[in-house]
Amino acid sequence: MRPTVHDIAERAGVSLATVDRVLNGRPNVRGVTRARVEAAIADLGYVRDVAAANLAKGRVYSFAFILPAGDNPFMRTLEAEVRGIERQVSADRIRVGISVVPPFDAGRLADAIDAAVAAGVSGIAAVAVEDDAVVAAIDRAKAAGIAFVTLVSDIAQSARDHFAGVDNMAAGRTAGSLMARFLGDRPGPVAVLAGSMRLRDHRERLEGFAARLGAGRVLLPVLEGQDDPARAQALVGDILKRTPDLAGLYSLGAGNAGLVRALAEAGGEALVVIAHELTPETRAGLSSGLIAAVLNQDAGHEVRSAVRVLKARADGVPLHAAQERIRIDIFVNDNLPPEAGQSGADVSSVPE
Amino acid sequence: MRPTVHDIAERAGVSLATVDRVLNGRPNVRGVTRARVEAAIADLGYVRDVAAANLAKGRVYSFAFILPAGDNPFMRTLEAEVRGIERQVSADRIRVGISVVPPFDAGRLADAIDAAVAAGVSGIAAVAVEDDAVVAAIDRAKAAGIAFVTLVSDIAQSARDHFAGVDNMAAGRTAGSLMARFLGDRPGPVAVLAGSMRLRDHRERLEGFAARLGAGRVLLPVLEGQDDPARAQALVGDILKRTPDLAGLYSLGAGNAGLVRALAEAGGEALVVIAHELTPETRAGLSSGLIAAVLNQDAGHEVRSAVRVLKARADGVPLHAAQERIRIDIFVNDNLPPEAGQSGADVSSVPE
DNA sequence: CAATTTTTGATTTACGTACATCAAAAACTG
DNA sequence: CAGTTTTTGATGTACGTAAATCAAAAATTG
Repeated sequence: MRPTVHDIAERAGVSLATVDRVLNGRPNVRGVTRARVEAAIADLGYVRDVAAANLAKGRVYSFAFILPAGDNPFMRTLEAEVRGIERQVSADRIRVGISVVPPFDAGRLADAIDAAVAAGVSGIAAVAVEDDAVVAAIDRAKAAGIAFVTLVSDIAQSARDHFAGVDNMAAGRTAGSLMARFLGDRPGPVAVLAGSMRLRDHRERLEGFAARLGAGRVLLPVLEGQDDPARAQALVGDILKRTPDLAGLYSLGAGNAGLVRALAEAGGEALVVIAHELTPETRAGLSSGLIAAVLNQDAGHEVRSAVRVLKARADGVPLHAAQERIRIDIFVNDNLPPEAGQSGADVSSVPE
Repeated sequence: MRPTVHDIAERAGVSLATVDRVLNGRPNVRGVTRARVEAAIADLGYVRDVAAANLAKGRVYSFAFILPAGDNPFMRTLEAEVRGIERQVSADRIRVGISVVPPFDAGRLADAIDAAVAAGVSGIAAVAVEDDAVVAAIDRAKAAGIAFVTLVSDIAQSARDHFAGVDNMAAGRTAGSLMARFLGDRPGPVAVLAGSMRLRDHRERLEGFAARLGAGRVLLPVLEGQDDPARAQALVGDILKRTPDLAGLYSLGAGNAGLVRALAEAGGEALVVIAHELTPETRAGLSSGLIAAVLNQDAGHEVRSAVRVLKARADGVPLHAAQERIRIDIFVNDNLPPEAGQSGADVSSVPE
């Protein structure tokens, strides 16, 4: 069926050894011969059998995922997805390691990247923090021939191969136009709860949101909750008290456990709330009607996409860009995916 | 690293040949011996190296996709995705064939299934038509040990292994609650444009929609456009003329090219329109503001999921149910994925 | 217990590729 | 043209599994 190295050798009129030299870029092949072999490869449409090659090489892909510590539920979901994917891809000779570093600590992140490089991994995926030290570490990794994917949060000016995450400006715009549609003609100002305006993701979401909210709508000064549930609860409780005619609230960061508690206490019915990331807390908010919509980036997709891209880079194989695009999911109470069971419980085994 | 058949043989104190007999269910192994080998397998946590096994077997998976003909854009997208996935999985020794049968023709569909079985494929994915002949054909395929996945449209009472598609009742509910939120207090009745009430998918979507629309809202009698753009255009144009106070319109089937034309002609601003499936037509409707939201099932996900499930079944390997769930996507003008280029143009090649 | 059947072991080949070794041939030196 | 270097061929082993063969050992039968 598919052509093999033997077919190439025959077609090019050379030995197997020479084909091997050409295929694997080994020295001591004349230009003419190399051209003949390459022509045969092109003619026959040969593609290397990666499975057989890996078997022969005894190759084991080793990928490092570097994630921030802390109680941000989304990050913990991400970590769970990374752990979950490990068994799934072990069949493909892929090993996935995780290192957890303090959040927003560029120095420690850069160190973790360097450590992974030193450990000899063939690919790294990391939740990036915008910082020169991190950019330098990424560039060092790339210079060492290691594939690099930024996860969730990007640094476009670095040498990373790929970004596995969403367009946060578009996410903000989506939230803004949904908010505008949900509010309709209803009067009243809109509040925004963010983690910190020093985070690029949060700034971008806010910018997109404001652009789509509509000129006639008053946008209150941004509340910064540091992604901390307790602070978020205090801030939201306070603004609800002080702004009786508040029409909408956009929570573009984390700490939504506090948001939901504050909403439940206030018992405001008419308030339109839009939040980010589908977590147990926001899911509960959707179910109880306290939250109108949740924008989400699928952590599982991001992790799987990162692994696919890292593997493709390591194999030197092209990848389907379209499949690797991470979508901005909109969830309302009626299109919620079923709650994920405990890891391992969601495997259906085969009867026969 | 990972244990091999040699390790099992050593651990169980038997020869390689006996391990092979146990692993592949060959005869002539005493119960005691078989138990010893199985204990060793369990102890060591051995899992067969599928890549190596397939290499040795020279196995080629052959899957058949059976799709309806016609100009339904979603089905054509589905076909394009199937063709697109072919190269992608050829590296995994998977070959994917497509047969196109007349739409809604149960007899021809059943014949196509039987033909695929006769051709010796190891798995079949088909857009099912609810019919006893089809159920019987699926059951024959399963009896022949062939994996079967229903695609987009399910027949739950058949012996199929899996359904790769969305929960249409939930999709209808989602459309209903979005419609209710978008309309707010605005008065006026809501119309529904369906393909045919004989289709289960369409009935389910309507049922879910009506359930979430709210008691105070008048739902006009369903318009049946037979998924035909010309008919849809006529029906929508007519109802817009006859119902000046129409507040909302839910298009739950195909033929949306006609819907968009009728909307553009009428130029109604306030009308809230929700449609299904992201096609060039509905995308244009979103961009121009004629359509407020589009519910979508990702054809690419469905095809890839079907292939994964078929392969897992053929390998006798468990699969991650959570990953195979097809989501109900909500698209508004701001979270539209970039338009897919021509097939083949969306591959980014690797520099090195 | 001899004859027969079943079970087990030992060994080999194959899949498609990677990689190493050694000899032979060809191409360059001076 | 002898000597040197480069290029090429021939061959073997390995990866982890499948599958086949034949002999040896064990169990079962009458």
